[in-house]
Amino acid sequence: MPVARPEQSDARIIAHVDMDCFYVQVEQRKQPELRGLPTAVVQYNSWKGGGLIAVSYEARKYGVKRSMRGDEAKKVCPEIQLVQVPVARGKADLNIYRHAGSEVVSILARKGLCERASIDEVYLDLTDAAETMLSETPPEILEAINEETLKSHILGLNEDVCDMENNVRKWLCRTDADHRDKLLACGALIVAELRMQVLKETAFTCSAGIAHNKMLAKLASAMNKPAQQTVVPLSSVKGLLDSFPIKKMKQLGGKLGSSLQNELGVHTVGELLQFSEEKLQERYGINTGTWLWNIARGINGEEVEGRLLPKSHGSGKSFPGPRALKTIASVMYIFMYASAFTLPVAMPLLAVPPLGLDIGYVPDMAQCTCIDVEHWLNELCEELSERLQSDLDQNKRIAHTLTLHTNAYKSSDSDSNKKFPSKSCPLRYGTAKIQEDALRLFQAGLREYFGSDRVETQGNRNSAWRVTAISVTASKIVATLPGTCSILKFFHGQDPSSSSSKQPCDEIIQETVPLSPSGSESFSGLNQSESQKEFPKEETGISCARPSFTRDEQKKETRKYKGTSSILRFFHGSNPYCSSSKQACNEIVQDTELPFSGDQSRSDSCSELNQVELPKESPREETGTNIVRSSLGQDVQRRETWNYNVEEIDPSVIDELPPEIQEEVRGWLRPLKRANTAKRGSSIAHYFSPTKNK
DNA sequence: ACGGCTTTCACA
DNA sequence: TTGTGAAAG
Repeated sequence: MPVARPEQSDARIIAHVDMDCFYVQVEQRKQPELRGLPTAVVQYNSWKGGGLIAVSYEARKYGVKRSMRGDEAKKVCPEIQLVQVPVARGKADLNIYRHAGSEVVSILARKGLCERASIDEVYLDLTDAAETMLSETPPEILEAINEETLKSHILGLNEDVCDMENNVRKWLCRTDADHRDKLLACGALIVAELRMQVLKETAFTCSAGIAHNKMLAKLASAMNKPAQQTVVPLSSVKGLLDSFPIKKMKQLGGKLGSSLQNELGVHTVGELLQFSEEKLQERYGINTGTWLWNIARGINGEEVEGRLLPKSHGSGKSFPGPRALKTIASVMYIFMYASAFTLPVAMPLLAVPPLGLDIGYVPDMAQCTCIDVEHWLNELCEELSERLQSDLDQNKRIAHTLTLHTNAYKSSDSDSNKKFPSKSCPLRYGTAKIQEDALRLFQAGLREYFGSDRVETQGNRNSAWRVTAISVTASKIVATLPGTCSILKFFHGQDPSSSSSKQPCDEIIQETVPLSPSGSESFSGLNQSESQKEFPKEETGISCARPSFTRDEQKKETRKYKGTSSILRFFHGSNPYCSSSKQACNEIVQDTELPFSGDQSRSDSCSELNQVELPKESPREETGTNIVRSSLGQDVQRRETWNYNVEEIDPSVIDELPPEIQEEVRGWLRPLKRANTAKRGSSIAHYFSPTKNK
């Protein structure tokens, strides 16, 4: 369920950038002869021509839609070019698209705060960039405005006039405009620039929406596709939302939206306005109720998170219908066939092994898993492991949790469809370990189900389980290498990846991320390819946990900042231990991602350390204990977490720090100021007739 | 006997 | 904390 966030400011400049039929573009870049042709990307060509997952705009004209089968698409558009998704290990392999997505992100992240929302979408907070532009080079002093900006759609501006571009130019350059409109104009210029840069460097086109919040930006980016951008001035918001179909709003495309339609008779966002906040809250809960009330008024406080990398990696596959994987019965069959093939055929169907059979190493039925399940589990784990390794190599991030999802049904009762508990455990690196753990998780789930099965169907043991989908996911990913950016640069000289003076870095890393209980392992240098040697592909039992953090937004007032390693040392002199927080990790992510980004963007990221979120720790956690888990699984309690009250930092001290560090510390302080002026119920609300005053 | 495969988020 | 379900692309 969506949740309301207090609005920080209603004068933010937010952009949503959406790649046009992204997978198609990726394939067309690979095969330029496909450019301009009706094209679709399809996976699993074997059954009915495979399923379409992306459709070019040329093909859409023929009525080709995502979710059609290849055969259907051919029917409505015989000349359509169907390109298959690459296959690896017997399953779709989306890596090339992920990589292409990263290319785009690395460009879009150059201006302002950037959040990777999906493989082909990002949000940008361009408030600072727009403010800067407005004060230094406002649109009206520009002698020329680039073509792409002039092609912008400005909602509320009559698009039927003949010289549209001149009209847009006038709108952009109005000197009597509202401050926020001027900022939007700057936003439009910046986004147009970014989009051109994306096209130039990646050959991909994208569309964008520029507005005062995420919801409106997202809405706008979809209004004019492909390769166009749309601006949402404040004055157009009410008119836009009034007739906007409720189901097309993000978050309302599913059951919640249907409920709004069917139970409240609300079909457009405008129709939501008649319901009081209380009414919405009582029906949909406090959070969702307020969220809905806000949405109706064009208010959306969600902030752009500075995050360029995914929070989890998953690898999964489904086995629909007849391809569902067999378990139990067939396992016994196979096993017995191998060990005692003279037995009657009926025997294998028995779940309980007959006496005298040499199946001693199968003490528990749950350990009998179909070789199919085991096979696919292994394939999925292999892919996952590979991606985890890349993430470690390229971004120095470590995942801490492994989760297995299984869908299965029992052929005996068709109602048991799709029920299987998901299971998770600490993640150990190395393909073999992941495979082993995943199998354990599968067995744990199976066993849990067997318990009830035994009760339900005592006599009837031969009901086979059919697995219809399996996926393995790695989550709780945290960045190691706190401070690759400014701090590292400070210690290292100019090049953060140089290994010239690695001594201080070793210290930082060891102090922050104990790689092994013994502490004997360490990075020997920061050279990215070098450091991976410290993680032997199969053997690393990397395990280290960080202090827990709360996601509770309400705790912002605590104003405490858990110190991040090296910086703390500047304040503390000597620092035995300290642990980094979630916030620290996020900013590191911004820095270390994107191998292709050159020095320019790297230093840009560094200067954007003010992207650090506000600290959200609750007081309770201030003296939390950090648990370090050894590879043997014992939990070792260690070290206190260090906290720092940002307000206690004497500003004059900052000036004495090295410039790079100064920048970072100021970054901590800057957002705090803004947060204080946060107000809910923005003036966007003025454009509506509120049913109540807040 | 299907839309596959991901990813994120909120709630219990 | 773990697990579930919704939603999106």
